[in-house]
Amino acid sequence: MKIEAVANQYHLSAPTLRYYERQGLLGPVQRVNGVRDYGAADLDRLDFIICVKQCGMTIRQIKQFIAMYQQGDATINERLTILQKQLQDSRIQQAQLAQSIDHLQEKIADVKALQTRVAERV
Amino acid sequence: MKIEAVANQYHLSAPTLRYYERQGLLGPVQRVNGVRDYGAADLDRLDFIICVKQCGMTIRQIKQFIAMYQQGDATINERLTILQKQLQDSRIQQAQLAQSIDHLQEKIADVKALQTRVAERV
DNA sequence: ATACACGTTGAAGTATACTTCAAGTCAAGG
DNA sequence: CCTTGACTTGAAGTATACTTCAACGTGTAT
Repeated sequence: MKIEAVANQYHLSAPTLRYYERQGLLGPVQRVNGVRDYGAADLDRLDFIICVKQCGMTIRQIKQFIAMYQQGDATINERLTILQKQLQDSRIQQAQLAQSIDHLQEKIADVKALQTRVAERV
Repeated sequence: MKIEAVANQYHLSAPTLRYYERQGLLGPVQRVNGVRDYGAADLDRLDFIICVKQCGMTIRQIKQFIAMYQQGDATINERLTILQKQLQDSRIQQAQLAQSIDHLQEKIADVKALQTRVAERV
C-alpha cells in the first residue's frame, strides 16, 4: 500500500506519515524503487499509534514506547505499566471532557433563554 | 483576588492568566496599585474559558467569541450557533476518545496475555 | 518521447499555547 | 531603612506537531 492510500485510509496526510517514520514511530517502511510500500505490520503499528495518540500520548512518548517494544520481551512489564498509566490518564481526561460538555450544555441553555427574552423584546 | 490565588484555584499559572488577558480572553482586569484584582465577573469568565477550552476551542476562537459577546445582544444568534457547533464537535471528540480507550484496553489485555506466557516460559 | 501524477529527500517554516527573562514597582516586616 | 516576596511590563524563547518547499526520481498513458 502506497503512502497516499494509507493517508486516506487513516485520515492523515502523507507528510505526517513521513514525519512519523522520521521520528521512529513507524517503519522503517519497505521501499519498492525508493517508494514506500506499507505492509500489514506497518498498518497495525499505525493503528496503535493513532489509538495511543488519541488517548493523549505525545509523539515522544510513543517513540519511547516503540523503542521499548523493539527491545523485546525484556521490556514487557514496563510497557504494560506505561499503557495502564495511559489508560488511567485517558479516563481522567474522559471524565473531565464529560464534565465540560455538561457545563457547555448548561451555558447553551442559558444563552437560549436569553435569546428568547431578547426576541420577545424586539 | 490576586493572580496567584486565582491561578491556584483554577489550576493554571499566573503567566497563563496574563497571557489570556493579553489575548483578550479575560479582562481587562481591574488593578489596585497596578496589581490585578480579579472580581466575580472575571472568575465567571475564566470558568467559561476553561470550559470551552476543554471542549476543544482554541484561544483564537475563544477570543473571537468573547469579542462577539462584548458586542451585546446583536450577536446572540451567532454565538449560540458557535456554542452548539462546539458541543457537537465535543461529542464527536468524546466518542472518539471512548473508542480509543476501548481500543487501548484491548491492547493492554493482549500485552497481559503475552506477559503471562513470557513469565511461564521463564 | 514527453508529459503528468505521484513518489522521494533534507531543510526550513508555521501554528498553537504557553513559559521564561530582564528590569522594575510596591507593601509589609525585621 | 532596606530586604523580601509578590506583583508589573514587553520581549524573547520553548515545546509540540506538523506543513511546506525546492529539487529531483519514476511509472504509466498518449
